[in-house]
Amino acid sequence: MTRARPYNRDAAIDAAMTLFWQKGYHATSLKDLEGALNMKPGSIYAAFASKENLFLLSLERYFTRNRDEFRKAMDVAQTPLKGLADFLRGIGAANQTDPTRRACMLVKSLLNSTPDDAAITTQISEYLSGMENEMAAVFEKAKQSGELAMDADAACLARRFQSDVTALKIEAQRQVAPAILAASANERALHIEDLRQH
Amino acid sequence: MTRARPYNRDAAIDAAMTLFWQKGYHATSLKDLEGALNMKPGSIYAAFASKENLFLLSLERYFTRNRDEFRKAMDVAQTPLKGLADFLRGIGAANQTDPTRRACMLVKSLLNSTPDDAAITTQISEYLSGMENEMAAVFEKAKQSGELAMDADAACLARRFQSDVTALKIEAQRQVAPAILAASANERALHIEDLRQH
DNA sequence: GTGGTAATTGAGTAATCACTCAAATGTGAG
DNA sequence: CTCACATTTGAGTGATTACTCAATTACCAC
Repeated sequence: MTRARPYNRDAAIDAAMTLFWQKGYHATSLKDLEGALNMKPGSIYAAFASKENLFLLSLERYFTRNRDEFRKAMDVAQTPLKGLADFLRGIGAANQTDPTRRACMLVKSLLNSTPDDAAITTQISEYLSGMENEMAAVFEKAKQSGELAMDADAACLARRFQSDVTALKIEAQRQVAPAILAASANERALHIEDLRQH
Repeated sequence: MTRARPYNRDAAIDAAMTLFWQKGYHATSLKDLEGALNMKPGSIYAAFASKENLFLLSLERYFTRNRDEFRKAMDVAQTPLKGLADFLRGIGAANQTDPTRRACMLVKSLLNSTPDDAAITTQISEYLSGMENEMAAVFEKAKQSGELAMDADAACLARRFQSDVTALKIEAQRQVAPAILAASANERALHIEDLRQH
């Protein structure tokens, strides 16, 4: 290597992720990216090969970031079910100016992708399944610890939990009143806590 | 009038709606529309003024169609809650080849719209509120008929019901196995039926 | 220094975008 | 038939799209 990269690859992917998350894949132009990454087209293509590839890298960044945050939330929780319930409440408590108060990037991208973007659709599907597995593992842990009935269907509960997260984040994007969003989150959280074995 | 329109306005809007629903606003090009409507660009602009306006007309068509179908389903139901529950089951029973087995066009469009498309976002928000009101009215009717407890919060239940519909249709778009989709729909339907006063 | 080379540059590519308008066309009234 | 005019036509508008590449730049080993 004879010349150091003047840009920070991690920061560039973060900036791309933010932009793609806000505007969507098709509505984000190379010019938008040039501005956000502070890179000229040639550099972008040298570093990321194509707009689609940069988008896939952004999706990966979004996925791992969210998965890790979810894991961290579960780690600090008193019990699995309490962790899940509070995770929902956390989404409902997001400040109105919070940039993450937006629909899930994976869902957004899934709904936006056309049959042409098969590679993207496939990848999103894998990430969504990945999150579903994370969630199912927590329900499974709740079963092992006796918090949740042994005959509960962890996979089914995980799907429902994921759809709660999705729906909440869509409500958040709709800019519903904070009190209503928090109430909606709390109602869903109570349903999780109701699963507790007495 | 001296020359009859050779095209059918209603059919053209239907075709546009289908295309916009599939591909999204930004990813649908005038060329796509020319093909689907079998109209040349000049005719499209003479008839619909702009791509954005044609999209708004498509949204309106989608909204009224879905609202009317919802009303019809409620009309033929034995009771309000049973009608709502079966409405969810109906979504879960959609055949894999069913062209309506897709995420809600309103939600898709909401998640796809950028700050530039303020007019579109505003209109979608109104339509979503309109559907919410429709649903709230059914819960209200259930209260009046004694099927639902009088202290139930119809608006809150309506929001939850709408998020069930949204989540189900997203699952449908993800092409999950028919049995799983049906089970997911049924689980949500059972929650509605559990609201019944005994 | 100085050469070697990885990396950036940014004007430029062909293709496509939403959209326009002068000309052609079809229709009903007189 | 002929005129008046609503409507369609489709090549063409300038802007923007994703992307390229010859030239330039900056760095490190020597």
